[in-house]
Amino acid sequence: METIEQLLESKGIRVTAMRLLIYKFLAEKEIAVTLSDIENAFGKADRTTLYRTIKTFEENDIVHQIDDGTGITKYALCEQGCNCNIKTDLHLHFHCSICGNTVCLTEHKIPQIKVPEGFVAENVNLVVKGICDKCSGQ
Amino acid sequence: METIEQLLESKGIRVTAMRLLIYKFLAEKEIAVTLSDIENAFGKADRTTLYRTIKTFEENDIVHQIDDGTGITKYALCEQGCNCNIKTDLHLHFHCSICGNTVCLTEHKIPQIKVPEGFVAENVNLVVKGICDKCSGQ
DNA sequence: ATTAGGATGCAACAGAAGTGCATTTATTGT
DNA sequence: ACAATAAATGCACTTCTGTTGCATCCTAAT
Ligand SMILES: [Mn+2]
Ligand SMILES: [Mn+2]
Ligand SMILES: [Zn+2]
Ligand SMILES: [Zn+2]
Repeated sequence: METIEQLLESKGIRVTAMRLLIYKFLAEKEIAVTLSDIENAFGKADRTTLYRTIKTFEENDIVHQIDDGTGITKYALCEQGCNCNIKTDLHLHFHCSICGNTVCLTEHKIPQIKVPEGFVAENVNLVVKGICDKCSGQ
Repeated sequence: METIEQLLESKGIRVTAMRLLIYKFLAEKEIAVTLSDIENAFGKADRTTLYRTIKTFEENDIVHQIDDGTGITKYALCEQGCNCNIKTDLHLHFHCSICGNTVCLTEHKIPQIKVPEGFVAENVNLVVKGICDKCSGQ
């Protein structure tokens, strides 16, 4: 089992207290979080630091950004061994209209999408909206 | 052929000069537009009016909102007879990373997406990013 | 220990989205 | 035609997210 320190070092990122805390916060959450969520969890830390930490994580494929249609960017930890590769790592996301939570459905890869002649597909964002398992009473 | 006036009236919306102009503007564009785009096209009109006009159109299935991942909401006219129905009217959108344009691919309906047990799918947002036909040199 | 580069904190800004209220315009009833 | 009513528009202002510049602090390498 790789420690967080080892993960950060393997990506060439310095290990800092703030980064460890934010990583752990993300790891505990089962849902995608906004910058505000992190901000609320770390009241004494500066917004900018949290923002740049997330950006650093994102650039190094530690977290991926999720655009669930709420207009607010969310983030979630990548899976072990994820390289954010389009072919292998792209999965769908589910946004619940009741609780507002957005979750990664990492087991559900995005199907092949056909685009018209002349168009070149490089990336796909697929978000399903509806009612999540917790809110559907099941 | 239904006139714009007839369309608006059939939806129970009052026909105003502003609404006709905005509708025509949307009809001329082949791409999804932002509120700023409309604002720039109608310099003398107030932002709020444009905003509320688009919202009115949206509530009455005259335009649909598009979240292409740029963080800025875009809008496009619905097809003739569109009721924004999930089964029949949901289509995919393409966002070009070169020209920044987003287009409706109304012929490309969204495939059936499987979600885990307990989840209820009500809506799907599918955006393909890449290079559009005009920018791919084809 | 010194030094250089990265990390953090503070301030400020831009843009999008949204709301409240006053005013204008259109519709309806008399 | 006129008054009453309701909707549409315009103006001001606010909130929230995302972003950048710069100063300071910390850490790691030499
Ligand atoms: Mn995910
Ligand atoms: Mn569309
Ligand atoms: Zn839910
Ligand atoms: Zn293009």
